[in-house]
Amino acid sequence: MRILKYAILALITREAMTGYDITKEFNSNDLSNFWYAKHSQIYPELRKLVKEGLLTYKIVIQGEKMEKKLYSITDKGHRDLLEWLTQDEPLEPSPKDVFRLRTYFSDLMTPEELNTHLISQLEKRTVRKNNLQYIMDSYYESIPNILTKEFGDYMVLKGAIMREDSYIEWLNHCILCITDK
Amino acid sequence: MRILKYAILALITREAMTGYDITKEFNSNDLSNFWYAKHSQIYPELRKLVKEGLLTYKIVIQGEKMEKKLYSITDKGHRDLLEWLTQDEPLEPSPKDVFRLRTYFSDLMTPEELNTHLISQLEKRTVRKNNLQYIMDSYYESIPNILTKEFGDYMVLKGAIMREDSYIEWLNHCILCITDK
DNA sequence: GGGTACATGTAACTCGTTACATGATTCC
DNA sequence: GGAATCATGTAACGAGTTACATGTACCC
Repeated sequence: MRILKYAILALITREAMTGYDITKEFNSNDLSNFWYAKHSQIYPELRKLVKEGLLTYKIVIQGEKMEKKLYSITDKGHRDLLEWLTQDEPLEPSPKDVFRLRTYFSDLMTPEELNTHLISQLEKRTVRKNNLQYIMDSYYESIPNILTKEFGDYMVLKGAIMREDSYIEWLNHCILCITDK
Repeated sequence: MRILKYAILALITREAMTGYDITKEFNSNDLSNFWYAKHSQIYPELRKLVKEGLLTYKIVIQGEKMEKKLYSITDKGHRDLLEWLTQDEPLEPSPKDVFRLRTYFSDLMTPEELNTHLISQLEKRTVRKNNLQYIMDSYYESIPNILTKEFGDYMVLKGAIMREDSYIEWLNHCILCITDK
């Protein structure tokens, strides 16, 4: 399906970037909520995209002599990206989730172990949610205008917060179930 | 991390199973909400687990002469599983989500395309949610007792419904944002 | 001079999917 | 007899991680 390909093409559409810049984007607070890749995956993909005629690059000298490759998208790359972006695909399978897998097999735990398991996850999810909420509060005083980059940023951040909220709500429900009995 | 290994060990702990049975479990309505694997991944893993001494199997004849391998867990396998189950691991990275990725780059779409994109996803998510809710309503009149297999089933089903609910709520929020402007 | 960030790559490996391949059983 | 399901496997490939490997630039 080559998702990484399209993630890279879309990032480079916004502005010319190096492989290093793309790697940083994948570790940023918005993108990492739904996609990421290591540099060891990105560099080979960039090479492949150039070979396929979807990207070009020029060498830029940083400082004295350090070479970096600044990638830009080609017309062909842009067309390919737009086609992919507006495709209507079937629903993805539900995401894998190790925590839910452990929870599913909770009949193999003691009640104390199950409780600890749920409480520990609740704490971690709360920290993650608070971090996301902090970003939301600092960057967005109101909802950005549609069709701006910021509106996309806003939507996925909002989605990430709601996802964590729902996870926390679920954990609380489970904890309540086991303490009520 | 060998998650598949532990998923298989846990399933076989409940009762002796063939590779075919395990494959069916991974396509069932509860397990597939957070883990799954194809038979082409399961059979080699079973062979590996026998080699590692965590599983054993006996050949059972079905009908006239068809051989099937019925796997059971060993003591070593059981110990290994229990240790893994109660481990407290750091939070997993947020799951990858192609729909969110497309949404993030919505500034490259027209407003109509973005709207279609959101509405289409909303419809699909609603169908999925209704299916899950139907299962919930048919199987669980009340919350099962803790430490039963059914309680694990209930918790993850409840979690899956809440996850879809939250996704739907997010989509509605986004749709509202773009129609208000 | 030293530490951190910038910058780019490769190799080995694990995980997961798609496709190929085969045969028995059960039910109509 | 035919179709759906039961049952088990392998091969090739693609996706992703960890570790190895190297060198520059910038700031203190």
